[in-house]
Amino acid sequence: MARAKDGKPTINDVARLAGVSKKTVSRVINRSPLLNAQTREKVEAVIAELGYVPNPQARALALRRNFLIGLIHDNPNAQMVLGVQEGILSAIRDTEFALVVRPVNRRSPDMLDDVRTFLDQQRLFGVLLLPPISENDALAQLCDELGVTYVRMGSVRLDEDVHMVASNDREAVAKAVGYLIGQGHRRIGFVAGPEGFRSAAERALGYRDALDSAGVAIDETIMAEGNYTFETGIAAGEKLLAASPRPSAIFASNDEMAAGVLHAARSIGMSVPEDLSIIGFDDTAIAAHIWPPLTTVRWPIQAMAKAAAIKLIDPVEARDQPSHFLSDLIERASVAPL
Amino acid sequence: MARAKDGKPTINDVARLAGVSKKTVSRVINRSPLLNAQTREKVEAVIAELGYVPNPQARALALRRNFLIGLIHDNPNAQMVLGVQEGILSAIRDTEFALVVRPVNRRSPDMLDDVRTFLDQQRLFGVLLLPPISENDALAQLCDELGVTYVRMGSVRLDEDVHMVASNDREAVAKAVGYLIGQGHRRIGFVAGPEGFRSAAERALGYRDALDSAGVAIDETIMAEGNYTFETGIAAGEKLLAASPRPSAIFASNDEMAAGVLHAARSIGMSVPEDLSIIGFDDTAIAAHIWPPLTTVRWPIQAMAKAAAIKLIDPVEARDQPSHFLSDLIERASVAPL
DNA sequence: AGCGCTATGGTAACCGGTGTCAATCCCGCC
DNA sequence: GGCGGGATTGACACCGGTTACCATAGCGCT
Repeated sequence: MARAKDGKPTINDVARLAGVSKKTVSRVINRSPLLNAQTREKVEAVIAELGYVPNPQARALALRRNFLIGLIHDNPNAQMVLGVQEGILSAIRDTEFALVVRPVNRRSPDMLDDVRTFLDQQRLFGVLLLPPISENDALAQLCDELGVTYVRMGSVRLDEDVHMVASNDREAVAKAVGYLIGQGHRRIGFVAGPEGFRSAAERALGYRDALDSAGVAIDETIMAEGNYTFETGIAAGEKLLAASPRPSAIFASNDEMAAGVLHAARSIGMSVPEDLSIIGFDDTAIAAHIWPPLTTVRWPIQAMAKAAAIKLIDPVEARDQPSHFLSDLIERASVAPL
Repeated sequence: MARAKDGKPTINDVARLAGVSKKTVSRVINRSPLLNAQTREKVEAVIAELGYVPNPQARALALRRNFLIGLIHDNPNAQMVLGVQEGILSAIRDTEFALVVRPVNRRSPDMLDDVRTFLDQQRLFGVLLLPPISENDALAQLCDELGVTYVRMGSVRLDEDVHMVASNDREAVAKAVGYLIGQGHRRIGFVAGPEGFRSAAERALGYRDALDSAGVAIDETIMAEGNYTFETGIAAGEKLLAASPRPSAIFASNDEMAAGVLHAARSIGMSVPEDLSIIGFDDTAIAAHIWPPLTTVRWPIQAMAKAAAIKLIDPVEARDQPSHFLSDLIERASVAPL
């Protein structure tokens, strides 16, 4: 075997066996067009025989760029993070790119330093920022400063298109609440997401939009805030269901909280959807697996992540990638007409 | 600023400014002990001033090893995958390692080739294998062959300790079923995981162990198989609850299927836990968020992942890392005494 | 003073690729 | 037959680190 005894064959091994120079082998690898077909074939044969694969670190060094893209997130929703990972992977499959993940802690004061260290140390090709951390402008600025291209995913456009892949949460929520109104509901409670989350603010705007356009007045007694967890959903549900008159429907800003509302309703003896209609947001696993299955809003996470990854790695294809994605209302069994 | 106009400062910049050779700077970075303290301080000052960070690709090339560890998985459970990622991250935080993830498709015939390409192309330092794919011996062998160190996570020891971090599902299930027996249940149904999953087999063994040691006979009519999804859990639940006499308790091999059983019970008008006790496995988010909250078995995913990562990157610390982890029974509200 | 140590820092080669630029080959054309 | 020019190919430096090995200096010792 014509390979270094310790490991993989190198470009030199290939060159020697094929009777050409390193450079020519390099040309074959990089699909240079100015190559004699015969030479190419000969070299390719040797490559195949040896099972030669170029050393990515050496390539990265010489090219002064590597083939790693980072995913920086501090997202509590496992389903969503994994959906994003799958989306990115589908974009980089069959390329030489790989995906590096970096969960960070949003609440930590060192978060920015942490990211800076990570970026400095790894010299990534580019990074994807997931909400809620993607809403942090300082972070985007940091990437710029360090010369790392970035793409942010979010619930609303908050950067130039090249840096952004967004859903339109406001519109999606307006549609969902409009659906409740279409079912005859007028007294519709709202569970907001935590302050500081852009998605929370957008979803609240969508709620107001829908009520406004139906001519229904906002009533603060049937609005509550949670932090996207099941427990705070229960608390919010208890508050809203104690209001008088009681709402006939509740929109919760994510599925976990919707599940909490469902729980709260059940503990005071109400049936869903007979006594109360509920809509959630995100279409996470829990939505389909509770009883009754939850009507919810699904935003196309995987497609968005794929588009984001393409924007990052392929400037040509990038131009064809949309920056906006629409969400769908998934009708299940937690809503009944009034 | 004494840096290349296009980018980061290099070791040469540091050497020039500090008035020493590259080699000396390299010694400072690598904490070589044979260095004059003054020289060290001077160099460190320059490094700090310039914000110099060594180029990881160049280092990787020269050292003939890189600082990337891979996570290969095809796990349907988002919660678990993310828990593993967090665990790994806690092990590599403050090191120069980074985490590369690679979801694969277990069912694809090219799975092994896919992994081979990935490993060849990235030349990772080592990889972590998650169940169920970690149960694939061919995969472990492939890693060996390619000179990539690996650690497998699993539900039972199926490799040498250096390559393995395992929970003991058999024992954990025996404990859970024993708990049901302790509550007075004798007719206990079992929902198995899919054939081919080692975890499924182990959990089934645990079930039998518990019944055996309580002197309860196995009854195939109250055993069913699912493939770890909510839907198959429903089907299994329907089958078991149609048996006569009906079981008073059911152990499902994961939480999703337990949720399915719960669903099935409810659709025929049974209350949980009054009419039926249910125990699940994994303690995923769903377990706590359904009603009633599910009694389940929790295995320490993060701790296991952390130990696995340490085994991979630090041969010294590795020796102190356990290869076995115990699972806990998390008592919630889905079990009532008979 | 001469010797042999150890401590320290420099030089050059090398890791495995890529860019630059010049050399060579082959052809048609005058 | 000689020449211009495009198509191929190779020599060599370089990417930013590391190791191997050598040179020099400081020191205690005989």
